[in-house]
Amino acid sequence: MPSRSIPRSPIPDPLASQPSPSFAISRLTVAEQVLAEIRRRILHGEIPEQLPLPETPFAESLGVSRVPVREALLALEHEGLLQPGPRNTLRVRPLTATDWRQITGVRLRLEPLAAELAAASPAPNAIREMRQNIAAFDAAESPEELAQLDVQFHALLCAAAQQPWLQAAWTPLRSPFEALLVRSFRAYVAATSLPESKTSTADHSRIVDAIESGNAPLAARLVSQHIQRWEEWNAA
Amino acid sequence: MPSRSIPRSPIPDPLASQPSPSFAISRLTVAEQVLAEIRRRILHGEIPEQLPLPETPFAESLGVSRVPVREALLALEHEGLLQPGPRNTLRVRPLTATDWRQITGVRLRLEPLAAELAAASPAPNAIREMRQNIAAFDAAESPEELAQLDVQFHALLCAAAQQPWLQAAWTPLRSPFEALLVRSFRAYVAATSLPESKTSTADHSRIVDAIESGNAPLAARLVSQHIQRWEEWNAA
DNA sequence: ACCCAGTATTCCGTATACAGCACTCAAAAA
DNA sequence: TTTTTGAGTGCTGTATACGGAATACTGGGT
Repeated sequence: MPSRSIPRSPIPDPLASQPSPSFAISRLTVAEQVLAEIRRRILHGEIPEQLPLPETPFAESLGVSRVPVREALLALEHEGLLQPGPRNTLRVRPLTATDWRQITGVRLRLEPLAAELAAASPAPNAIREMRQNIAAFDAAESPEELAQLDVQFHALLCAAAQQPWLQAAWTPLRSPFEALLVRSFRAYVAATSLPESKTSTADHSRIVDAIESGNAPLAARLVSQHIQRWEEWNAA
Repeated sequence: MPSRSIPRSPIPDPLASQPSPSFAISRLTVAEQVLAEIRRRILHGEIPEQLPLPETPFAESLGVSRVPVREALLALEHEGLLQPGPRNTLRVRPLTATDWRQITGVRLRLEPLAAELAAASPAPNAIREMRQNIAAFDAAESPEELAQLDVQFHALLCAAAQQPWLQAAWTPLRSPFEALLVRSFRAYVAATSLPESKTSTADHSRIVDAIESGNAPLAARLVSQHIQRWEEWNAA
């Protein structure tokens, strides 16, 4: 659900407990909040696959009407996290190792191109945002955070290329990729010590350096290698 | 709006005049019909760019409620045919030569990959459907038909690869590409004689032949050349 | 003439209402 | 026992209703 502008805040929240740091009023649509919540649950694996997701009970359990829920479910279907099931139902899309491989295959075509273009003429704040992302990744601890920031880095890379259609092509891969990445990080964090799960940081830094220096071929090559490295250890 | 299953037909249509060849009942949602109609208007250039598209008058003019219209407009935004405008409005997205170039750039990364994969293991009916498409293209006359069938060919190519995520990445380019292609075909058909505007047919046939024979590198190369050839004359 | 308050209008986001389909299950018919 | 039928239930698709926000309009003041 692409948020257009700022509607009113339709949630009373009589306490409004938080003093709202730096006065950042949320002004989020109910539909947007519902979308974020359901997406979070799916990404975190809290909803079993193949369970029908009827909008009526969902709306009741969330305390809102069916309309925003319907909108959110439709958006999640577009995102690739839900798929139509047998009897006119929506279900969580099962994601397997095959999906991982295919997503990687497409990313290997798109992201090196993004790196090239970004090196040629990066978007205004792209470099800074990517460095901030790397710092946040370094500070993150939970697998969910790590996955979210890792995906965000690659999204920033695509945004840096300043090519709306390249971004449009990459975007459908984003959420499913994040869902798979959450599982990877969980397995990795459980198996190894936390710092080791951050080898991405070095790769990411080198990529940003190459882009900043305008070395397009190097940037593309580094991105390609980075994606392939992940692919390898995920296969193991 | 991804059509899930078959709801009832909510349109009385008391006559049902057509004897419905081979008894193919339509059973399309109101929302789906609205979506198809608005999409057609946009692709045919019947809606001026930058004109706000409020759902309320739209619904009244179409004789349906706002709900299906809202759903359709949201879907069209996802498709890339609409974009958010100044005062919380949706407008037809202006598409320029720059968009054409960028879309081509992404297609050059995705479609050769699709050709490779299709040549390696094509989807069951893919070859037949592509040949049918070529025949239909040969028989088509209007620029709108030609554009629709040309885009469909490339969509079938991506589908033939049997890689959902490759298709997911390609899909966001589809409608904007078709919108641009309609203009191209109109200009081309106006400038030259109709048969000449069908040089694509030969290219398409060779691509299908290469896929059928399992020659992946050739298929990829042909697709790449085909896309670049179009790019060149469109630039002229 | 311009500016500005206050009102009217328009449209969106959300809730609620309603009809129709699809499935469930139990009782009736074979 | 197996099959059929009918009521009952749950969910969807669509329409309508309502409150709030933003814009457009109008009239009085300077």
